[in-house]
Amino acid sequence: MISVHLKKLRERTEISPEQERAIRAAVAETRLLPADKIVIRAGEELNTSMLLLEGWMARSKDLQSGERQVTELHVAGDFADLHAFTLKQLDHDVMTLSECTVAIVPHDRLQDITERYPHVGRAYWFATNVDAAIHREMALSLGQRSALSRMAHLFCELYVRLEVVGRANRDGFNLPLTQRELSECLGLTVVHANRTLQELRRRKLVEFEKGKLTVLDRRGLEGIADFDPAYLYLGKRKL
Amino acid sequence: MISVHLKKLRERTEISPEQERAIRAAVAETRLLPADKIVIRAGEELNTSMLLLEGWMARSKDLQSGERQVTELHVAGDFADLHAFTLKQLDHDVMTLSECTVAIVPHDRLQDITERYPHVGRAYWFATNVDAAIHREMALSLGQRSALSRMAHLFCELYVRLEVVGRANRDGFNLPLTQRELSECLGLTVVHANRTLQELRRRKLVEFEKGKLTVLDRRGLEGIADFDPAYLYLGKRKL
DNA sequence: CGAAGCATTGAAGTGCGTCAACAATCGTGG
DNA sequence: CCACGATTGTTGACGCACTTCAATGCTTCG
Repeated sequence: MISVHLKKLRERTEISPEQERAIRAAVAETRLLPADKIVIRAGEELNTSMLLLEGWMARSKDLQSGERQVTELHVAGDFADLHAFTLKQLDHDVMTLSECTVAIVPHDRLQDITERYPHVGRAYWFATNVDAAIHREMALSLGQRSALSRMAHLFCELYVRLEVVGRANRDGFNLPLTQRELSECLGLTVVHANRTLQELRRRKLVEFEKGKLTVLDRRGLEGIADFDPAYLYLGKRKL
Repeated sequence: MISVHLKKLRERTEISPEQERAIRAAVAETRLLPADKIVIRAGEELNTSMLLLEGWMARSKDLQSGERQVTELHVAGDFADLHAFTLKQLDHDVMTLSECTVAIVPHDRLQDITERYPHVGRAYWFATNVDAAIHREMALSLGQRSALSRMAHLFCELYVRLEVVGRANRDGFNLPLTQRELSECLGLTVVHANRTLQELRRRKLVEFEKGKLTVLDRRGLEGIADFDPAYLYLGKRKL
């Protein structure tokens, strides 16, 4: 199961068999989490991180008044809270959106690995930096793109990220989000997210029902989104 | 001059004299950059990073249509593009907003330091993770806060970050931005940024002229902003 | 001194939010 | 297996925060 994580790592850099063994050995335990639970609350002290092996998770921040912003979605292969390795507590909640399988990785083992294999340390540092790049693209979306373009952009991003870990089909991918959750990712109200979705449907770009997103016209979607996957830093590199 | 950077590091963790020497020795050269220049373009190959010693810089992303979003402002003591150490090219531009003094740090020296002093490596990893936390707070602002609250929040954040490096006064701080640049940070048009600024003035919360921001009522500003500095991860910690 | 950038203002338009209602679906217990 | 309440999706009417366009004076600086 952890191979999905190695697949994601190896999309970006070489991981030797020895390093792979070390990474596999870092997992203390595998856990099944129910859907729709907050698994980490902002401010909690942490000494482990969670590797998402199956399912969907989200990071979110709330205003005092209750408005919620999802700052990142996580798919199989992602470390959901690798940044907790250095931060030790988070500035946001982490929640499950579906039932999830996660591997628990204690920080002392991560420290071991990163000191014994600096290359792996840089690969993980790199991974948190890609998260930051995803945040920046999101700031561009929230600040400058229209609701339609923003939603199209999110779909394009998820499509690519899922392809990397072999979780997308030729015609789309599973996306087990409610429209409320979708709206919280996009900084929209549910009502407007619904209307935006309808407009994407009307333009024959996507279908979305029962937790499945069907992409009817990927180029068209990417056009509306002004999508350029460069910020995802795909492809092999020296680290 | 590089002491401002050490001051920022030491706000969060211990740095030994030996580590300090290594960090100082990592600087290959110090450079003076003119104001309002793009110094790094998205996609450029990089093998050095820039430590900002004096002045203001910004990271920004543009849509094809020309709309610009500033994703982060940098002040003295910040590594403006430390993430380039692992990413090797950026997904955004980096520009000067004022005349800037920067120290150039080659990546091979950074690699040396991080391998010889894993603690310093984690401190720098931590620093890029705080950048990501700032991005997340910005996503919350752009997605959920009103223009007024968003502007107030930016001012609160900068106030705290400048205090850490001793660049703020009791009554405010220097902020050499035009209203256009300010609007690009906030995802607003110049016109509306201007009106929002006037509203903050009208409410006797801030003054802003000639590149100086005077904070008249800090608590009031923080209230409007729903500001909680936890996401800046201030205070000493083990790394 | 002129040109260019910057701050400001007014008037008018619109994308998205708010409120409210209802339909469809789902999960759960009886 | 059905009944039921709760959640989710959808629609309409209306309002408002922010945008757009356009004009004007103010700085700044070569």
